[in-house]
Amino acid sequence: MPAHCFADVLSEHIDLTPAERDTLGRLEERSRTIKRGGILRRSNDRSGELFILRSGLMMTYVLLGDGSRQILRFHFPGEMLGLSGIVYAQAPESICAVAESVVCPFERSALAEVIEAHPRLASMILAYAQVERVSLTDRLAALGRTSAKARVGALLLDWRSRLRAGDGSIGESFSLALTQEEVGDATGLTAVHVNRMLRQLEEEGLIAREGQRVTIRDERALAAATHYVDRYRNLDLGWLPAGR
Amino acid sequence: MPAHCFADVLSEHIDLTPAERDTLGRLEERSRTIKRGGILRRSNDRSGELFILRSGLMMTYVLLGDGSRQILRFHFPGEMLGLSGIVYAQAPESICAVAESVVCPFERSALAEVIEAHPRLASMILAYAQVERVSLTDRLAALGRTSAKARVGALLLDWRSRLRAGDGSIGESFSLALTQEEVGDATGLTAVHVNRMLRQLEEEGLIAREGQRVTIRDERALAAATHYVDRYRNLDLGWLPAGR
DNA sequence: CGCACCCTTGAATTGTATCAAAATAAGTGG
DNA sequence: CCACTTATTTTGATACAATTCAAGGGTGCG
Repeated sequence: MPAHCFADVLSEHIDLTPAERDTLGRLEERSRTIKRGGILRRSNDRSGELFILRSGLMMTYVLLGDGSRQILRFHFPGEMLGLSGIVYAQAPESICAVAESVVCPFERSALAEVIEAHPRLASMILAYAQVERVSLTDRLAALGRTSAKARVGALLLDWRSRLRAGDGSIGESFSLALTQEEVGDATGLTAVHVNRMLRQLEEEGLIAREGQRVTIRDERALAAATHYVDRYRNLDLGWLPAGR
Repeated sequence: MPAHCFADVLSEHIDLTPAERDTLGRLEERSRTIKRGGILRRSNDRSGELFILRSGLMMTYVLLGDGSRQILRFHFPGEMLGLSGIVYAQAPESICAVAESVVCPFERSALAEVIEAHPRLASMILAYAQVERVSLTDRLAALGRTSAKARVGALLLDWRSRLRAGDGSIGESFSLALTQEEVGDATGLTAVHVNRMLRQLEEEGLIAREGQRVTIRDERALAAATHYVDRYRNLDLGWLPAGR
């Protein structure tokens, strides 16, 4: 019994037709569980498959020659993974599970069929890719032009926004299920420095911490200090073609 | 008389049908010239339009609160600009001309029509967006995890690859039509430090310079030092649906 | 209980930014 | 075409942010 995770995410923005919903459901017919730390795909693996993340938490990253790692993106349930691989025979990025996860693998050809049969879904997929792109460029700007403290703060705000997108009841407090090393690899810092920045944010009263739990104590100030913009809200999809 | 810049770029990878070519040509019916330094679109402007860059050189960037600038991408002729704006009412990024340029503006609705009428073109546009995405993540990794020298070196290699894509006759030597400040804003460095890095690369015999002209003198060593990967080659588009 | 893994803290080092100024090149108007 | 102004490149001295190295203390887990 396939779920409709991806369809559910898209439904938050447009009303899907039954045919569209059905087509998307077919991408989730198979499923696969990956344990915490498990690798779904290594860079340079054959990249024929794509995935829908049904549950858990995953991340995409690259390893550089000297062994250092740059985390490119964290993935939350309902996202499509591995889209960047569609243009290369070998995957440009690695994907692994940050927490135990379930993914639904499907072939590139299935994506082509969706695009062919449903122009509106094709447009939505393109649109979602743009949201991710803008989110990436925000991080690019953060790495290039903002301080360590701002980058860590922005990551916290981003996590809260994205957790909230999946669960509207999440308020100022949430669980940051990442090690400080992972935060460092995402923000371009060392784990040691991440620790100091978290402490500083705490001392300044912008956040509070207890174990994994983080509380945003002064959202206004934190947003100002980090230049954070929530890119998952206020989408403008009025131009989409009609659904079939 | 509309040109077919965008169609020409896509033609390097697949054989377009006459109908596809014609449809793409309609995106280039109007045109507009922008002088060096001219701004095509400011961030937070209404972002209803997209563009095909017919000639010249443009760049996309963001300005941060403190006035610093992060250049997100340089754009060469044949590229589609402003795609990231399709999901937001207000543009997330600014676009300006690095050299005098000609662009062809078109509406989002025209993009929707292309997607609706030609699934293969929709797939190609999505695929191209992925190439750009991977190129962005390469830079994200460079900013997060590589040295100043490596970032500057990678920018040089990237420029050469992209110039060569437009003009196969370009060899080891090319004109880098950027100020050192622009290089700095693209690589997350100060202009002063870019200068020192260029000088160092020169002293080490990896490159030579005279005025704007740069020559790659030891490509092997430069590629190794920068982890550069050319993402514009070896695309795998065998999965595309049939053309209409 | 013992072994990993993670967090925390300190001291020393290094890469890059900042500030300042001279030298060179590129525009611009007369 | 020259004189003037304005950008850009180059160089040096200094300051600082973040890394590196090192070690102690938690915490969960087999």
